[in-house]
Amino acid sequence: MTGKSPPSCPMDAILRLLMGPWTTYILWILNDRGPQRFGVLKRAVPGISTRVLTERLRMLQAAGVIWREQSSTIPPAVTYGLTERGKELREVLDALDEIAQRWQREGAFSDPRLATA
Amino acid sequence: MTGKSPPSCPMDAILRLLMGPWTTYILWILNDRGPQRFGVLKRAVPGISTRVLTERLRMLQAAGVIWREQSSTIPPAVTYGLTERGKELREVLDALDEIAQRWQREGAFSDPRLATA
DNA sequence: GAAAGTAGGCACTTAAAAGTAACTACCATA
DNA sequence: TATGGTAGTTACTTTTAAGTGCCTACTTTC
Repeated sequence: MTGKSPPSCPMDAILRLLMGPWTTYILWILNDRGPQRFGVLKRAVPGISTRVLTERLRMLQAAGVIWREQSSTIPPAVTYGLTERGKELREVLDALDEIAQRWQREGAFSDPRLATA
Repeated sequence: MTGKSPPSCPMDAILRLLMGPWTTYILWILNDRGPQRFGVLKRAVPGISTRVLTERLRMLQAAGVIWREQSSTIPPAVTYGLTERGKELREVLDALDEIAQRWQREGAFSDPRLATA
């Protein structure tokens, strides 16, 4: 389990979905730049591996947060984009980002105990 | 790093803070039941170890999201509660919870690919 | 005829996070 | 005199997730 709280609570499920590294950032990009192809997405998220990117996209797709469209041309082209559900999350993420920026200005994250290990 | 996105972005910092297992659940309880002592909190979060609970509380305190009050009696009594910053998060978490509950009803989390490993 | 480009899958390794258990201090009560 | 209760800390082990590199298929371009 990654987003522990008492299992089988919906909050737990949504946190498990969103909490992995990169996940919200991927959503952020899809929201910001519109639907993107796999390769473009990978280049937009510097440092992520194909393995993790694929895994994240699969989970988001399984939850209906993004769609996946595959053209069977060769070489293949796969495009991902936000569904209605994905757009709902946007508001929450926006609100969180706003708080984060304010807290940053207030120095909330400068305590050494919060260091990146 | 736990909440990856490009480092040094405030969103990354706030995600690193909130994303660990149990973290949002701890905030939830403090919000719901008011300030609580360490032991009570531990019993309210079934399954968490003292080690992790302490670690989470320290991080939240370092970010100014909760306060810590220690009476130097014996045995000691330490109480934790939400600060103003903590209460700000509440709105975001409420919004997220609302979405989570609706998605649950819609079956968003029932895909086998989202299984708890 | 060789190489490149796309969207991954698969196996192996590594590193970070969490679990577990034992130990501290000090007093009050039985 | 032994026991329990509080809020941790520390060391050791295990689990889980992520990193890395290699492999595929098929066509188009050089």
